[in-house]
Parts: sequence; structure tokens; C-alpha cells
Amino acid sequence: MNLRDLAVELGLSQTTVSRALNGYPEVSEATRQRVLDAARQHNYRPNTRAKALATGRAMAIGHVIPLSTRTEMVNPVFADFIAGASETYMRHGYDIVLSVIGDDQEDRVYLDMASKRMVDGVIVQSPTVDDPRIALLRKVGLPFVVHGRATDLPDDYSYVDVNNKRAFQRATEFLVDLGHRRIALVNGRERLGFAVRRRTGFEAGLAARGLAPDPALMLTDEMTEGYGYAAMRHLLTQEDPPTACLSASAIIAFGMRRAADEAGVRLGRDFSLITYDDDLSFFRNSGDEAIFTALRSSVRTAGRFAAEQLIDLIGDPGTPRQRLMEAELIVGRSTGPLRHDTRP
Amino acid sequence: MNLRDLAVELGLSQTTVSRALNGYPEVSEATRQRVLDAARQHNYRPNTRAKALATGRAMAIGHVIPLSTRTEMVNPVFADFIAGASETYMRHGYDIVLSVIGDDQEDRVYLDMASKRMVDGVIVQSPTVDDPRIALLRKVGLPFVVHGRATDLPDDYSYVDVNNKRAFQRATEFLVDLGHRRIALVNGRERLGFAVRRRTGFEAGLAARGLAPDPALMLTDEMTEGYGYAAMRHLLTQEDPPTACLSASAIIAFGMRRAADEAGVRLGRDFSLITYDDDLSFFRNSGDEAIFTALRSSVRTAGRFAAEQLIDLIGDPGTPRQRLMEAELIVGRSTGPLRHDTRP
DNA sequence: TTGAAAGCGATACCAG
DNA sequence: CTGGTATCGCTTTCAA
Repeated sequence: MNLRDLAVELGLSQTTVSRALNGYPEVSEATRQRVLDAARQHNYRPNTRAKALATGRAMAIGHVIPLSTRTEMVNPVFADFIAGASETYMRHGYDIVLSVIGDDQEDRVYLDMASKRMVDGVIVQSPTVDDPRIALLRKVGLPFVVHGRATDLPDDYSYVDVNNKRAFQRATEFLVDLGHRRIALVNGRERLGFAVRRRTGFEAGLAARGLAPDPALMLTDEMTEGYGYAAMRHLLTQEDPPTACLSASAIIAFGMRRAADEAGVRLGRDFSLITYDDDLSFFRNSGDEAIFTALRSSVRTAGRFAAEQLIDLIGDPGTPRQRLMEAELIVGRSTGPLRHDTRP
Repeated sequence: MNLRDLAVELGLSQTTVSRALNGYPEVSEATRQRVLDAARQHNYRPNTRAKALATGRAMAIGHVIPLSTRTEMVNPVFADFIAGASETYMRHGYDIVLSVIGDDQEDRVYLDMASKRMVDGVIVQSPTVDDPRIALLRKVGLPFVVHGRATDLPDDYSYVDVNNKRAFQRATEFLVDLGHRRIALVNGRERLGFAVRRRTGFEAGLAARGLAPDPALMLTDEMTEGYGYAAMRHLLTQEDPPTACLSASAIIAFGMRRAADEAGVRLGRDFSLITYDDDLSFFRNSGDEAIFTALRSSVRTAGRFAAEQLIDLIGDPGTPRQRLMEAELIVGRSTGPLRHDTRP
């Protein structure tokens, strides 16, 4: 059932039917009702592609999910981010077009998306320190919002991010205040912007308490369970082992926990482990349910924010004004309410 | 740059350019090369929507991700499933349209996808025992492949599934052969088809070794970390506690591991825990790295299979023949090669 | 081997 | 308030 069929059946023109369906004011109420009823009855839905062609808007957002070429694995956090974003999209009638792609060929995808006109905008995940995608997208004129920030680039694009630096600084100070002096940092790869900011926060926290960072306690690698395991074993076998640690992700923390178990080290007693997961949440001695629920609900919130930003950007195509936004989502051990800090 | 621009620039008709680009044989080689070069040079990509409108094929597949209305959370396994599927899609030029939606309103999405003609087929995840979506999709004539099976329905649709029953039976027999007599089953909700088949396998395993199932050791609930934790505590405090357990998912196993830790029970020594995760993999005393890598790579394989099935189904629209397929993916402790059993 | 023209299913401008 | 018609960008007969 398409528009013409419907129009013929109603004895009206396509024009009128279209107007009635899209809420144009110049249609009489009686006609509109008749059209609406018929549409409902026949389960009519406008053909997305035809509509897109006619309006020039795809009503779709592209999400590009990088598949780490080293680990060949998807960060499960993206699922929750998308879940959050889709709440927003649903309200605004946008669809999601997904591309899962090795992080070495992302450029091609963005170019494709732009030139094939299949999406009105894209979300950029996990920016690297000096991310080339941002320039690329700006060049092709595809609206975008970044989840995270590219440290070395000017902040003249839209993003949703959390204050990684401050969070790690706080966590570090917290550990020092508990009496810890030897604190380790098990970080992700520093080509990722957030990993750099986390280290910076860690160092700032130590400095604020008059401590110097020990390079032997600062580890960095791809964020996997195996890395966490290896890191923890490595740390525990040092001659002057740390008594506490900041881990950059839940998955790392799982590995660390396993190594601790094997070594007979009880987390929370013998050793303090703080996990700050996926830009968004903050846990002590991770391993309990909060790590699943709180992390995920905050990632979802970030997804919602990003989607709202992007729709806003697209919605006003005349003015290419950019927006900055920083959402601070720090979630305690129990799933409490989220706090959002927005700066203009 | 669109087709007309390109045609004008080349001094050819749109028809010829289109034919050259799409590999039609009646174009002279010289012309084709000229067109191809110009297209590459101008970074020309056909407008997806126009193409879809003209051909009647969207070149897109719908994936509907259910968001459990109870836990409000996305099963991270879907990410890997989609990653696998997208390898296949990419090769065939299909895009993915994603809908994340509460499991109470899935019907609407499928209807929408069908009538809005935005996808050529869909993947159905986590079928329930008597899943209404299957009849719905068949009615609207949208090609689909199910990841899993709907137990109570005839097998006259395409699916990719693993032999849950046999896997649980084997695992159970394995535990009995190790000397265990009191074995627990921490299962998912039995409205899901695979949960039923897992229990059946568990019971069959016990029966095969001459043991009777004890209802007190058979738990069922939504698969969360908290449930695993509660289940383990519950099991350990019984008057005649089990010495081994089958868990239905990694996330449950995490919770059980936490409870075991707290109770001072060492997995693999005091208590044997086998996790069979997300229809696809099989682990002993879960918690090591294999659980992440092996699980995920097998889920990806399932995604690839499903995508191939679906494309095959779509590809031959004349014959509505259905295909059955059962992939058996059993992965041991270390990430070994996958074994695939396909029966026609 | 090439080109003109008719759709595909909607929107939007211009008349009436 | 309603309708005719051009248009979006591409594919696909049908003619030449």
C-alpha cells in the first residue's frame, strides 16, 4: 500500500493525502480524519527511501563501530551507547545505520556514508589523540558528534565526554588519603585521547599530594582481560609492590581480579583496586553488580546526549554553529542518580 | 557528484554511465574505462536511496536488538554477533539498520521495517518458546533468519543455532564422571527457547548416568550478575549443597564467582563451575581469558552464518525455499579452532 | 553500442 | 482547501 493506492482508494489526490498525513494545516479536519483512518486501516507507512529522496534527508544516523584490528573484538560498551542514542533517535524518527569496521579502514566508511547520502550525520567513537576523522568529516560536510575528545585538536566540534582527568585525579587523591603511597596505573593505549587524560589526572593527583610518579607502576596496553591479568601479576611480583591501583576499564579489572585471586590477594583488604570504566564510571574494588548496572546506565546516558547533540546539529542546517558540551557522569558504588555538568 | 553530473562531464548519457558502472556487458571497454576513471576521480558513489527506490532493493538488513524491559540492558553478545554478520554484509554490499527496542514493542518494529521497505530482510534474536514474531514476519513476507530456535514451532524457517541440549547433556555427564553427584543448574528464564533446551539436556545428562534431578538445585531467572550471586549464595547455604554447577551465561558465572570468593570457596578445587555462554561456548571454571576471546569469536561465527543464510534467502526471491542449518560451535578452554557441524 | 524516456514513491511549488 | 506536476537520482525497457 503506497501513497497513490491510498489516494485512489480515498478519491483524493496524492498531494492532499500527503498533506493530511504530514500534518499540514491547509487540509480540512474532515478530510484529514478520513485519510488518517484509511492509513491506519491499511497499515500504511511511507516508503522511507522515496521520502528520503524527495526530502533530501535520510532520517538516519550512522554509527561506526571500530573493531580493534589487534584484538578483533567489539567493545561491549558500544552496545549500551547505541541503546541510549536510540532512545533519542526513536523519539525523533531517526534510524541507525551501523558499520562495524576494522579501525584501519574507517576513513572509507565515512566517505561512503557521506557520498552515498545514506545518513544525515554520524557519531565518532573513541577518538585518537590527533584523530584524522574529524578533519575528514568537516571537509565532506557531514554533521558529526564525537564521543570523547581528540586531545591535540582544537575543541571546535561537538562532543560528549566526561572529565577523565579530574576523575583520575580524584581517585588518586582518594587512594593517597587512605594511606597508600605506592599506587599503580593500569592504563589503555595512549594513542587514545582518554588514556592520555587519565594518566595526566593520575599524575596530577600524585603531585597534588606531593608524590612523584613511578614509571615502574604505570602500565599501558590494549584493554583486555589478559592484559589486566598480566599487569596484576607483574605488579605483585615487584620488589616493592603497590598497595593500590587504578584500572582503566572493567575488563582490565576482571583480569586483575583473577590474578589477585590466584595470588591469594584479597581486593578491598590487601589491595585497593579502583576501576574507572569506559570514560564514565568510577568503582572501588570492582567486581560487584554495580559495575554492570551503573556503568551501563551511564554509557547509555552518554549515548542519549550524543544523539541529542547530533540531531540538534542536523536540525538547523542553515547555521553550522558548533556546540561544546561536557557531561560529567560519575557513578558511585551503588547505582545512584547521575550528575550532569554542562558547560557552554 | 551524481550520475547526471558525471554523464554531462563525460559527454555520455546517464544510461551508458550507469551501465558502465554496473558492469553491463553491452558497454565498450574503452567507454567503461573512461567512466570508471572519471567516477574514481570524482569520488562518485551512487545515492543509496535513489538506487533502492529504482531497484526495489534496499541493500540493507535489519537487526532488532531487544532491550530487556526488566533489566533495561543490552546483552553484549549482540555486538559480536553483529560484528560477525557485518563481515558478510560488507562483502555483499549490505548495510545494517539497527533497532534497539524494548522487548514489548518488537512487533511494531518488524511491521515498520516491512512496510517502510527500508530493509530486505531481518535477523531475529533470542526467540521465545512460541515466538509470535515468526508468524508475523512470514505474514508480511519479510525474509528472516532466526538466531536460535522457537521450540514449540515447526522448524520450517531458517535459523542458526547450536545444539544447546547436547552441550548441556555432555557437560552434565562430564561432571558426573568426575564424581559429582549433587549438580546444580543456574539457568535463564524458560520462556526463552534455549533455556528450555538447556534444562532438557541437563536432565538427560543426569538420566544417562542414572541420577534423578533435584528441583532444589535447578534455578531459573533473568540472566544477570546479581542473579548469579544470589543463586550461588543460595546453593552454598543449603543443607546438602551441590559440589558442581552448570551456569547458563558468563554474566551469571561472574556473579557466582563473586559469591564463591566471598564464601571462601575456590572454584576448580572446592566447586566445579561450568559456563555455557550465550548458546555458543563451553567453559570450565570460567574466569580466565578464554571466556572472553573464545565466546566472542564463536558468537561472531554465528553472526556470519546467519548473515549468509539471510542473503541467500533474499538473493533468490522467486523461490521462497527455506533452509535449515545447525552450527555446532563448541570451544574449549583455550581458543582453539572452531568445529562446525552442518546438517542439511 | 548508445540514448531517450518511463518509472520507483514520496514532497513541494504553483494554480485554481 | 484541493489538485496537477516537476523533482529527487537512479535503473530499465525500448528504439535507434
